[in-house]
Amino acid sequence: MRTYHHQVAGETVTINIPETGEDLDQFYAWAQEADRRGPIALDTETTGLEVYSSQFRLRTVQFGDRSTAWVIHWERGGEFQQFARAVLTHGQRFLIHHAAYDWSVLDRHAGIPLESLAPRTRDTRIMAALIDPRQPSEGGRGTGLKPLSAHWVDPLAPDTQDGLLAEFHAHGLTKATGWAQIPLHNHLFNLYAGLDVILLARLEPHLRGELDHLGVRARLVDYEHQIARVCAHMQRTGLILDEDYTRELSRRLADEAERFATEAARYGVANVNSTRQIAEALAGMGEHLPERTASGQVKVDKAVLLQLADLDGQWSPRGTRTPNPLANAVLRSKRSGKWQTTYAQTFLDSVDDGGRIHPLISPLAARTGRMSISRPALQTLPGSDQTIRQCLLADEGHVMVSADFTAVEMRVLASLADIKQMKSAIASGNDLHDFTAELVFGPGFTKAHRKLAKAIGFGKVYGGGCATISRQSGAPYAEVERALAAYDRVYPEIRRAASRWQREAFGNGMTVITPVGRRIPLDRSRSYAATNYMCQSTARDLLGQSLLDMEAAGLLPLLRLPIHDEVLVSAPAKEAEDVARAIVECMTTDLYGVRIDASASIGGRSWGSLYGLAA
DNA sequence: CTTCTCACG
DNA sequence: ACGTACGTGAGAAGT
Repeated sequence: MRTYHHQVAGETVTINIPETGEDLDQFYAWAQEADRRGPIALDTETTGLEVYSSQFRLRTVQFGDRSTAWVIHWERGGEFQQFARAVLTHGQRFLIHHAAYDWSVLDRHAGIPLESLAPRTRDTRIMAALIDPRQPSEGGRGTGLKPLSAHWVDPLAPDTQDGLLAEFHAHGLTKATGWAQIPLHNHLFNLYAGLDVILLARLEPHLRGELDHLGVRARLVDYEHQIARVCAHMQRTGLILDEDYTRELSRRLADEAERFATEAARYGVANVNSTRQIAEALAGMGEHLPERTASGQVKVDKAVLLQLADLDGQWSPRGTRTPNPLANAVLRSKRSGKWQTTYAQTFLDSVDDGGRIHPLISPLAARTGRMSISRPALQTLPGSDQTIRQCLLADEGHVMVSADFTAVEMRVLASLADIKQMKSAIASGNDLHDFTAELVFGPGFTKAHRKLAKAIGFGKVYGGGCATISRQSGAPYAEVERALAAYDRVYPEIRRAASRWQREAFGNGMTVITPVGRRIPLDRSRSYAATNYMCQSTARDLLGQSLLDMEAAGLLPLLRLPIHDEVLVSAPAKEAEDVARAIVECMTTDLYGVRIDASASIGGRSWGSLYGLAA
């Protein structure tokens, strides 16, 4: 046995690295004893983050409590794996920081199914996100083990990630190669692997105490663990990539990007991604570029370029001026280039041996609790055009089904702000924006009126003002001003609720507290965001609850992606109608007397086939 | 590392 | 009293 000692919060802790069968017997005896006392802290060290890559290896599995850690060298195989697996299988409860990652590692590489481990896990990252959901870039502490340990456990706790990076460099390795190549017997590697579980074991009681202190309900903590488990299932399942189509598409997009880049080069733009070069070349052609970015540079974004190229939002000729050929070439080269690198090529790079893509689904990514999907970012595939979504397929013999909530954020606003007229419109099944347009503009309202009513609705949900609503909707400022005043007369409850929510947030230490008890920090300078936080966060929780209901209805194996107000599902072709009905049923509910419902579309084999179908 | 741009709900 | 669009992930350029 190799043993290290270290100081944590003024106490000496022990890190054991078993090397023989007898050492492993000691480990097993410790685990049985520790298990009787409470959850065992658990962590893994691996070769990287690409759990589904064929290069990926599990290196160590660490177990610990507040004073002792055991670093089990999984990579050595044989007994090391047997003992680790025995504890993982027989242990009652585990503490993990960011469990979704270790669940997927242990599921895929250690034969410990997600189904077995997830229900026995308490995740300190979820607890931390419920205490403060902000990312470090937004002024939050961050939900990494390092900043949390430094704050709650020991300010002197080593930065194990940074420390290891330095160790990698000392061995001629990098951040990219170090995790895979650092020798298994490396002193610092083992010390830090062990320290992480000790810090984790010490962190959890502090987080539990803080959740208690803040009055965060146990029910919410449990709900988030369920959601995390369902998201981990979706991630494990993944989506099939149409590799032949995607390869061909990637080639085509690369050609197109190249062709238009060559065109742009004729006008002196060597790099179509350089806004500075484009601005200079356009100015040289006599174009007037009055718009500036926040930092004062010439703004040359898509909207500016479309105008110069005489194209509308759908890239069709407008016939209002002579198209600028450089603007046209830059637009097309940039779009093809972005689609090629960000989507098509990323799909090909991230596909596993079984032809599937496993995006990282993060259930508590946003401050409001909204989920995010990354690597690849499947929530942001272009929807204006089906070419990218066509890369992704339903399972063999299946079709894609998607179901969207109907105007969910407006309905949440109607419910939470108790807007009388809006609630009765929803109850009677009227189209909300038609109904509003009639109240605001009278029975003779036009399509433009409906569009403005809808834009004002969004403005209310986002906390926008007259200027932005005017800019977004294209309606003249004065008209928006009048309509906004009429809107406030029709739905006076919105302003009252908005100021109440801001007042309550001030009273709760600049924290918005949603109906489920979620705490959302509110920036003093943007207190109007309180309304958006209430609506966005509650809509997220409606989606989350519907996912749990879908699991209860036996639909978990069919779920593919959550996309804010939409769920993407792969359904056996013959049962698509039944599945669609069942999904919609799970998304149909009542929020304080307001009906929340959804509508489904049944497509073909590819996600892109859903494009353009009526909901 | 920050800024800009662009994809989504 | 007034006015404020919300939330993400990703690639590239430039400092």
